[in-house]
Amino acid sequence: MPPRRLARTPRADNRLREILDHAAHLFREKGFQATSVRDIVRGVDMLPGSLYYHFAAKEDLLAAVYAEGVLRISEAVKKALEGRTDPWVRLEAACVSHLEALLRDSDYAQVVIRVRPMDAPAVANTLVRLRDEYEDIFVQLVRDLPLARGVDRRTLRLMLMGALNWSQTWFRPGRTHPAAIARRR
Amino acid sequence: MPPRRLARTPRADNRLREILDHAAHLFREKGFQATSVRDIVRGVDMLPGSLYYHFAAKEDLLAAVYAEGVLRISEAVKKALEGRTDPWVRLEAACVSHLEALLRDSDYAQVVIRVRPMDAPAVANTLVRLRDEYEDIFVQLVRDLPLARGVDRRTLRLMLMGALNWSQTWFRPGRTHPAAIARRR
DNA sequence: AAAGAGAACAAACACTCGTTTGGTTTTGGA
DNA sequence: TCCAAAACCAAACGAGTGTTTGTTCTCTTT
Repeated sequence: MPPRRLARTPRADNRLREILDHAAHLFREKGFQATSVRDIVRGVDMLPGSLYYHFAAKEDLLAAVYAEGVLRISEAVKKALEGRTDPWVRLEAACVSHLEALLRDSDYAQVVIRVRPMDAPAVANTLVRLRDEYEDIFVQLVRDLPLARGVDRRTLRLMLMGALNWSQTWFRPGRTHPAAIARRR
Repeated sequence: MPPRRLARTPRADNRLREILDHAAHLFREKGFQATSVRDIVRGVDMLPGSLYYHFAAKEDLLAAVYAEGVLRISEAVKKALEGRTDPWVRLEAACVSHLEALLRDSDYAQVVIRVRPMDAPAVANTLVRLRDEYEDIFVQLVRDLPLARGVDRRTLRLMLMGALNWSQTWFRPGRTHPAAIARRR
């Protein structure tokens, strides 16, 4: 979110996109707090102060990256769901898609999982809302599951997402992953 | 690890224990990077420089907390295993114990799960070694499981620990938890 | 009681952090 | 062509960072 609304269309040579891309890369690699403003602008050949033309604060830059991450991973999962009707097949497709976004495709998506909202107190509420928005997809998937009585669907969902998201801590490229989730439950 | 070996027994009024306790509390609450040396010493009414009598660097303090965390959670889990022989019962007991340490008992144990080794590059190898030492308990528990052919035990273990460890991100006191894991698998 | 080592103080060091301010260049629209 | 707005530069700000150094106090041991 830029400090102010523009009075006319943005210029074609602005480097906002580059900033977002590079920030996303660093945030997912080192985390939010460990990434300095100077780290970010160094990658796009810019001066530290210039970042504040695009964002009022470093935390607002994170919010922008976070929002785009939610957008990307949501679309990927929703696309994987198209045409499928069986509840279990749908859940599995979502998990595979989630994992692929998390481990391969997008720096943006990885930021959503890696960065804790409380790392940026000023925008923490925004980040939580964004994440909830994404997780609602899984809330619905689990709701549609035909389960035995007494199974807590909330806990099931949290455990499942934990199993998936934790992979970020140990995954290194060079192994198969979509297949690994297929045999679960 | 103190900067040097002592020539005789430590004094009874030294505040090393307080430093460790308070550091553990802050590390688990805000993370390693977000906790400053001044934050730590403020809680024990000490001056910043005094910390360097006990530790050569901030990262070494983390290593000490981390080591004690591994010790505590290892002992808790091993104690829960005593007397049990059935592989599935043993695994479940370990999970419950792990969760309790993670969600209730110990700031130290929570640091082990929360702090990423790469947050402290100088001692990253030490931290990884310590964590592996603990996770080896689960490696053995999963090895002893009677599983169908084709099940990747490594992946199973990682997913299971992910499901457990991720709870740290969403858990807030006031719910039942040991019961929640019991019906898994 | 005296000596010596443990433990902390007091005060600074060089550096990095996120951010602000005022000015300059470049571009798109009339 | 001209000018206002977009986009960035240049240079600093104050606060906070981990750490070092020399000194002082106090407990333990003999």
